[in-house]
Amino acid sequence: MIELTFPDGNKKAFETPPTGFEVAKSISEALARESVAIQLNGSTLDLSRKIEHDATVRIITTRDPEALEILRHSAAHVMAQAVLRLYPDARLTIGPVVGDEFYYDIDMESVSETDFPKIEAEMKKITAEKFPIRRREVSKAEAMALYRDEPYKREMIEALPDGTISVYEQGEFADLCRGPHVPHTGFVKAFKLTKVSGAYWRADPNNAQLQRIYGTAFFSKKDLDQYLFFLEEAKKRNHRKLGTFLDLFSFHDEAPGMPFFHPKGMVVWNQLLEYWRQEHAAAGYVETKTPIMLNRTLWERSGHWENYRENMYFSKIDDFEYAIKPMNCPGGMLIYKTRLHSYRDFPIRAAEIGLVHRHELSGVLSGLFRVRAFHQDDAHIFMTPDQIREEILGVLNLVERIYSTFGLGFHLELSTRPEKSIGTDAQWEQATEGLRAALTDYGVDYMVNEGDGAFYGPKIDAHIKDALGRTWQCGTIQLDMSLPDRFDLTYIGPDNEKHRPIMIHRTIYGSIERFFGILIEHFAGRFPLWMAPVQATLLPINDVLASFAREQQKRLAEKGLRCEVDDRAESLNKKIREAQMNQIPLILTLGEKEKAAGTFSVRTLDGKVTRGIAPDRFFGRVLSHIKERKLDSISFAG
RNA sequence: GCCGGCGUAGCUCAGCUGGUAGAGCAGCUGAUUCGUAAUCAGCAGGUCGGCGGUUCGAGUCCGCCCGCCGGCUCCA
Repeated sequence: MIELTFPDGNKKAFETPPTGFEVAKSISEALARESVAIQLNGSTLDLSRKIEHDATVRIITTRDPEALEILRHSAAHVMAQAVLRLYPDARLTIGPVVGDEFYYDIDMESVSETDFPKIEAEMKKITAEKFPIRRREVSKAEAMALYRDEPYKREMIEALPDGTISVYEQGEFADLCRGPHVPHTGFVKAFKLTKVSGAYWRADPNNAQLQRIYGTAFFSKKDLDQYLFFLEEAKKRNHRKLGTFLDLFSFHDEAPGMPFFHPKGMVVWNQLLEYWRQEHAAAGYVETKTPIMLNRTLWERSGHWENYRENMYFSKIDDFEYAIKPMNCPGGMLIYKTRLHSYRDFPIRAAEIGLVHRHELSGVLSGLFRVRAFHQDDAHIFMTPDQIREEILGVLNLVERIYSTFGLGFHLELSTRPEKSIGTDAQWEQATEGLRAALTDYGVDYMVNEGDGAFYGPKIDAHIKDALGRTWQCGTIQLDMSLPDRFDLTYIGPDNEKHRPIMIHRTIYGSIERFFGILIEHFAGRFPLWMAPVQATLLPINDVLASFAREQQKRLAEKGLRCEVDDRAESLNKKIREAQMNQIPLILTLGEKEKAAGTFSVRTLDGKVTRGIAPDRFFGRVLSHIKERKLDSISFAG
């Protein structure tokens, strides 16, 4: 007798050990049809597994989020099977699920996207066959025999303890795999191969270069189409395309990875910084500025020469070697040391919008997201050890405050001591606990990346999610237990003795360039009124009204609005269309009525038109919307 | 850096198996003077990313270089 407990607390008894499928079927036929796997005391297993003991079970159906991962893993097997049919010499390695997609790394001749239809067609055949996917547990020796000609699989099997090895079979195909999988290949019906790239075996460039074929799969065609549609929409938001279309910035071969900002881009840039300065002044920060080129000796002292040289740019002048700064901190150290500090001065919050250059590998450059020259909204906070908790909390609150102004969500990650690190256990303990305590005070869940901290201290990173679903590290708070020592920073404590200050580096935007890029995609180019490069465009209905339009432009400009007059000899409809496409938040048409009554007729980007707005009302709404940095589309109704 | 793809007018793109470039939009000129998402006509615009090679002839084929894009971390 086997007794199973369901999530709702109900129990059910079975005479003989049932399979997951039989359990589902005992509840309803419909459930059985939708079932994908079974969760048994917390671990996910194939539906075909026999349940031998009393347990808590949960049937995983196509509607459960974890079902997609199982499906995609099975899809990876289907793809591998198809590839082996088409390329018998291919050797399989690993095929995991990552996010919304799966991939399989295969040692084979290089393939391109033009080969996808062929592979997809073969996959279709396999899914149409509805091969049962069968799990078989094998001994290590059996597995090695089975994979006689598969060097990668053998390497993997070597690393596995005997008695834990399983193989999944579908038709003529068998793959070493932990599982679980969907019951048969027919579940994999809505799939698509998405991209292909090179990847190294075990991520080691000394190993063979493999073909990594990516794909995605869903339980229904509808879900797949929706996902593909999302990808298309995300593509339209691509900041590189929008940046060109909206005339915000450009890139040139003469300076790869180093953006050129155009006048309209600079408006957005300056708004970002103006807001940033306002918040930082209010939070008790002072601002500094240090040179971008500093003598080699400084970098030797800071440790960058030793640890970061391969990412730095250099120059030799008058027989002296200089480095272009990849970080702002060493310069900040010099400012700190220009005078003696008292504990009474602490915390010192010294910010710097610093331009740094880092020689990133050519292959990783990506629009504004990954550049070689960028501005950090850096700050160095100097304090006593007992101020750590409160200062970190202060930064976290500032992070939230600033991100929320843009309507951006984020999550936090704590990174702890890596293997290669400096400092004592006690120092790391104190520093990491300080960060933990601040995170606890802040009161949100956070991820912990054990061993992922910098060699000089633990850190908290803030990650923003962009329009493509990628997350980007923007804000970072790093405790530095190295530089204060290297630069022999001191302060005079209440005991009249010299002490070593605690120092943190922190950013909120991270890289202004990257943050700008994220915002372009986040807003799909439609910036909130306060950031918009052009806030209003004035469209006179005919040439006679052109001079009136210019008078009105002056009036708006006096109120601080960024506005243009479009008095080209084009139709009104065309000008409106262009203004809409250029995401200009206030489209003002000027006709005889406006001239006579002195009112405004406004079209906003949602396409709504409000006529006859009195000037007081117009300016009142617009100016407060800007001042409050509102995110929503401005409205003149009501 | 490595693998794959791509690079034609300011932008988006066409140009079959080699026969010395084409469209739409944008721009300029002229006409039109218009009430909420493209008025009409004309004109002008290109070292086909760069260098070299094959060929009678290269945007097209080959090699090298540059740049851009997608990947190169999450272990059957």
